[in-house]
Amino acid sequence: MPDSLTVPQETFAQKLADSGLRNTPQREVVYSVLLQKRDHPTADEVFARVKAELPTISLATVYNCLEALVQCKLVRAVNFEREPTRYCPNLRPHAHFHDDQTGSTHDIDLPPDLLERVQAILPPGYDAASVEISFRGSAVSSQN
Amino acid sequence: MPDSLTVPQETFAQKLADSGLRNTPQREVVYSVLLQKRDHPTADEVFARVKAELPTISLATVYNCLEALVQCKLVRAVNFEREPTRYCPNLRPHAHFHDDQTGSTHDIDLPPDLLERVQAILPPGYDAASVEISFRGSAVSSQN
DNA sequence: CTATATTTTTGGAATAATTCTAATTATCAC
DNA sequence: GTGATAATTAGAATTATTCCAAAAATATAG
Repeated sequence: MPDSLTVPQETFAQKLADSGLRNTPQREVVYSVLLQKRDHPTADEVFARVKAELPTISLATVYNCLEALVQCKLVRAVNFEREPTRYCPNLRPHAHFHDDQTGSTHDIDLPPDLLERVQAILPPGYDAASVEISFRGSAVSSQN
Repeated sequence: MPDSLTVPQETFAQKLADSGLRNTPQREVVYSVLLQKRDHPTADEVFARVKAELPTISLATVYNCLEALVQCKLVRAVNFEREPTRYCPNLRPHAHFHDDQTGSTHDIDLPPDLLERVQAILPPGYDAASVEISFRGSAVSSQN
């Protein structure tokens, strides 16, 4: 049972069920790990963190859990060039910034109208299930 | 020597030189293959097509050439979830639409102002070297 | 021109992320 | 509870990409 769910506990199982998926201890722990440290971990990093709580979990299960969470839209999968897939539990509309220097990834909130504007460039007949806006560069910011 | 260069022949070698890279027959043929059929081929597909003209070229060289072309900004590398990198010689500002049904990728031209608007969401201190806007979904369009 | 340095190409081996497989275990519906 | 379905597991397999060391090509300096 994840501690500080963005989504109420009830809804966690529900969201899975809506996609025909079951709730399992492994899926809960994987999700809670994503919520605890929102640094866009890779599957391997998630694996390492989850093992602290479930020492016998396998990497294949971590991949399965992540895929399940992506499928039921509790988590987004993020890809950058030639890098392993990273996972993000932020449900608000946002873009991603990948810092080439540090390898870290930051969420950039999208103004409410911008996503619509971007969607609007699609010609008729194009039906987008998902949109991803991603930047690569370096963040000189004081933020980390 | 590519036939219908978007960029004048002179500039092809020049663009490479600007990045400290040499012009080679292999790089020319790889580039011409990208121009001839703009279907966002993978490195493997490029390899297959280039072999028609240069039967002894190696896959490693194709990767090298593609990387060189990306580096000197004649070509863009495009990534979709869990798929091999695809290559695109379209130099105009555009987004990518990946059709999940067919696996095909389409360029979507960006209105002149939109790229700026998207760039503008970055907080101070964030310096983006590149932006990528990508859609996944299905294209019911009459177009292919 | 020729010698030397640098870059590129090549084929094969190595790596890294992800998926597959088959057996076991857990969970759901009745 | 029983049978059907789904999830987990460990390890093998696959796939894209990178690395490596040697040979070839090209540029540069004299």
